[in-house]
Amino acid sequence: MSKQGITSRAENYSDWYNELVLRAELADYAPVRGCMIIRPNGYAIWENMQQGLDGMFKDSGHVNAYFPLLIPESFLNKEKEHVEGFAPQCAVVTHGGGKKLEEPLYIRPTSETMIWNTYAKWIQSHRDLPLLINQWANVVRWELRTKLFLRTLEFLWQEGHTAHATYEEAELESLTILEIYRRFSEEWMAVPVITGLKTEHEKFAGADHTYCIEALTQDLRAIQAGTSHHLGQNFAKAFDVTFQSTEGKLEYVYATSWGVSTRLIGTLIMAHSDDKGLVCPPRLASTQVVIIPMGRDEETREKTFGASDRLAEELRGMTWAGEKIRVKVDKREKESPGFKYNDWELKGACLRVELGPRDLEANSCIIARRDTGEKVTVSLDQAASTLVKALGDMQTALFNNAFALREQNMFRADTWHEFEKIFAGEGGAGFVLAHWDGTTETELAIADKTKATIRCIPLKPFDPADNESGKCVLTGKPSKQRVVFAKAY
RNA sequence: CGGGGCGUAGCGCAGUUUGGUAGCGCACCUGCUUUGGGAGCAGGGGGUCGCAGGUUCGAAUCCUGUCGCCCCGACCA
Repeated sequence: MSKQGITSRAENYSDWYNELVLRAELADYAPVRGCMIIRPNGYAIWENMQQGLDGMFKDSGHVNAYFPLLIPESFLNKEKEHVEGFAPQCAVVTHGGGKKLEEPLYIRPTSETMIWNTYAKWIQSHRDLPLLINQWANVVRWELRTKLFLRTLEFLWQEGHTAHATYEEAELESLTILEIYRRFSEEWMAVPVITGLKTEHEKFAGADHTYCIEALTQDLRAIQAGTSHHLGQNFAKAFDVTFQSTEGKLEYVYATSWGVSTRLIGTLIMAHSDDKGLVCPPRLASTQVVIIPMGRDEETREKTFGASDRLAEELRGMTWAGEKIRVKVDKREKESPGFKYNDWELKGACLRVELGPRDLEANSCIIARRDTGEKVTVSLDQAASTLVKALGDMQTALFNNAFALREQNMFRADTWHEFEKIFAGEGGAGFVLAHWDGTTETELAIADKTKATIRCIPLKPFDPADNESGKCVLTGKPSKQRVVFAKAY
């Protein structure tokens, strides 16, 4: 389970990452010129993520829509901080129909500008508010260096864009979404996250403030898994989005935007996977149960195949976590059982059922769990119910293990000596809670000395004492509360 | 844009120092035997050695140029 198996071969964190990615590639993903080919099994995981998130968005009143990929340069130029943040990393279309365009078109790095230009026309009255829209789309950001899953030139994501009558309502919205992201990470991905506020330096370009969820990978680095921004009236003013209030006054709307991307797949892999390949929490796995029938001759195969199909049908008629169970019977005849075991372990099937003539004679089968490798023999009558229970057990176990790893790697540092010592090594070192004087200058100085950055100012203290004031770990100046430091991906 | 490395079969690589018939593993095709943790044996197909010049009787190998990719920084998170 832990990174130990993998690091037994890997000399440093980069090797560890590459080992994991190599296995992911073999199974489902391939890097191509800074972008990513997602094969069907890998895409199924993304679809399951979409389904989970979409359900939560809709439960809280959001709807889906779609806006164009190409953004006129003039749109982008309307918000100063935003254009400064994003323009340098945009791909730009300069020609169309064989001619040079009068105005270049930017491939969206995010859709704020396109959407707010549209919202300006849609919003007239307080009755048009709140406007709660989400978009599933691809975006392009021309990063100088890419890393599969974590920073690809093109990635898939969802971006929500909402408009509200008041600051407080927008604030509530951004926190509602943050809570959805937290729940999704913990309940679906089995990845515990810290919720918090980004520092001024780390916040989104053009936002009033940014909330985030931060996860920990098995090599003890932090990974920003999702962000929710309160945009204040910045975009409303830039795009002239006003509404007439109940008092008849013309006012600017308050806005939020929020998103998670295919980076979640990377987070998932780095949180759970092992030497054998993908370990996927059951709620997101494309194959929850794989049945492997065995038999050396036609007659035996007929029997084991038949029993496998019956078990599969029984499972397909059952539900777990509110969904039909995703089950496959691997009937490939040229592959040996051993090959199939390894193949499905690589692909992240949660549970494996071995069904051969010996089992059939005893009216039983063997169930193996992907995360622990544990095998149990159960009677065929009880197989389905045992499997369903095992899905729940595995989902819980993955979360508990990830949670335990984070607890073991959550430290408090009160002196610069302690702080520096924790981050002295090459790789990740977990989360460190320390006091900070609140200035960007100190934040950058710490990053420069240790490579550790402020991941967030946590919304909830891990310990009541964390909210007590103290002295900045570097400068000794006063600090209101501890913030979370880590080396990040 | 700096610093390092690599381009040889679908994939992963050896061969380059010291020039002399293009190799290995995996994958693929055929046949037989196999199937409870990545099957075995036998036979077979597949390469303008990134590209362009040059040196030489002869270049994957030496020289010059060029293109591309990867890793480490800077950007971004």
